[in-house]
Amino acid sequence: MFAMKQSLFFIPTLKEAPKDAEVKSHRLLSRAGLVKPAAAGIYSYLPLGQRVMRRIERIVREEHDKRGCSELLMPALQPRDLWDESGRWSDYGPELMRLKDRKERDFCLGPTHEEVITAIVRDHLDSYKKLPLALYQIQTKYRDELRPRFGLMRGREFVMKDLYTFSENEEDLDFWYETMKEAYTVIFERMGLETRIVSSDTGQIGGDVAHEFMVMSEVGEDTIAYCTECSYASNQDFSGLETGDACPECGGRSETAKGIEVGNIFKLGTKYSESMNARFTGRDGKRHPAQMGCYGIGISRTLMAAVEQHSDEESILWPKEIRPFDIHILPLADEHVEKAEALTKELGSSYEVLMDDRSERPGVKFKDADLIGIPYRVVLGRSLEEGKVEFVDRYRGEKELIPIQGLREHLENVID
RNA sequence: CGGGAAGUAGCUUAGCUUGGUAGAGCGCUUGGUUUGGGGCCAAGAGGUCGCAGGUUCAAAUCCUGUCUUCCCGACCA
Repeated sequence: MFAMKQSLFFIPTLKEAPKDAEVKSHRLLSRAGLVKPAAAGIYSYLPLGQRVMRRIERIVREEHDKRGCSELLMPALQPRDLWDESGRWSDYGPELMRLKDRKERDFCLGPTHEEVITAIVRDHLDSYKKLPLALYQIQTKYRDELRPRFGLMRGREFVMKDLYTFSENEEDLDFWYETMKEAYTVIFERMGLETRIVSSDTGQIGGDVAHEFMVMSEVGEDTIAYCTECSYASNQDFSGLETGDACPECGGRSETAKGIEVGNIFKLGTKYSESMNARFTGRDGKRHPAQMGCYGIGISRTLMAAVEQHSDEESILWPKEIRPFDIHILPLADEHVEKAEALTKELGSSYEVLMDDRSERPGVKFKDADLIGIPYRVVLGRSLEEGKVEFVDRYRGEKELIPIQGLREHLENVID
C-alpha cells in the first residue's frame, strides 16, 4: 500500500475558483489541485488528478484484460499516407491536428486510431485462424475542437481508451459488441457512475450500429430521449425525439435529459478493412475483409463526470474504486504530527494514506481535506490526550471517537 | 467562423465613464500572538496594467490593430 506526506505531495488547492470556470466539476478540479490549464482545452494532470486517472485506468484495464483484450500502445504522431488510404485525410476536416516534419512531410496527431491499428493487423491477417483480435490502448488523443469547453469535458487533448476488434464474421462481431457493452456497464458501475446506454449516430467514424454510455448530468452536452415505460433511450441528435413523443419501441411517452458521453461502442463493419485491405482467407478459401468494431472510453472526461456526480460546491467525495487515497490523517497541530507519523506508517501497510503534516491551522486543513475528497479521515487533536482520535466516515456522514490502540481493528470493520 | 464578455501581483479583483506617480482582499516573507473549520496585530516583498502602434505635455484609462481566455451558437469519434 502507500503512505504520503502532504507537505511533499503537490496539491495546489485554491481558495477561490478561477473566474472562467463555470461548471462545478471544472471549479473543483481546479480548486482541489487536480488539473492545471496550459491552453484552452489542454490540461496538466497534477499528482492528485493523476492518481485518480490511474485508478480509472486500472479498472478499465482489468475489465478489458479479463475479457481477452490485449493492451498495446500506438503512436500519437501519424503519417499522412495511412489517412490517405482510409480517405480521412480529406474527410476529417480541420478538427484533425495536422503538422509537417522538417522534410515537409505531412503528419497528424491522432484523434483516433483506426488507420494505425488496421495497418498493424492487416500484415498479420492471413487466415481466419488468426481471428478474433481485440487490441486496446490508453493514450492521449488530439482533436482541434472549434470550441473546447467545461474543463475536461471537451478538450483538444484528452486521454482515451480505444479498443479495436477484428472478427471473421458478423456473428463474432456481435459477440464482441455485446461483450464490451457488458464490460462498459461493469466499468462504469465500479467507478460509481450512473450511466444510461443510448443508441446513437455513427458519425465521422463510419459504420452501422452504435451505442453511447451517458452519465446523466445537467452540464452534459448531449440530450438523451428516453422512454418512461420501457428501456429505450437514444441520443436526441439521432432520434429527433422530443418530450411527449411516442417511444418507437413501445409507444410510451418520451422524456429528455442531458448527459455526458463517457463511452461509446461502434460496429464498424468493413469500412476500414476494405479501404485499407485488411483481409484474411476464410474457411471457404476466399479472401474476406475483417469485421471491425471500435470501443472508446473518455478517461479524462470520466474523471470530470465523476467529480460532477460526486461533489457539492465545497467538496468532492470520491467513489470507492477511484479514490486517490483511502484515509486522510489530519494532525491538527504540530505537536500531533509525531503521533500521526507513527499512525501513517502503521496504516500505510494496509491502506493508501495521505497525512497532512503541514504547519497549517485546523481550519485550513479541514477545508482542504473536504475539497480533495478522501472518504475516510482520522483527526488527531485535543482528544489525543485521552488516547483517542476522531474517525470520520464521509460516505456515511458519521464521526466517532476511537481509542488509538483500537483504531486499526475498527478500520478493518468499517472501511469498504 | 458569427454573437457576447473579459484580460491589472500567484488567485479574486477596484480603478477606465471624466487621462495626472496603480489600490484592496486572499496568498507569500519576517516578528508577535493564536491553535477543532480558510484567525489576529505589526512590518515587508511582489506589477512590462495581455501585446504592438497611435493621440497627448501626460495613457491602466481615449483610438486602431493584434493575441489570449470564457460564455451562447455552428461543429463534434
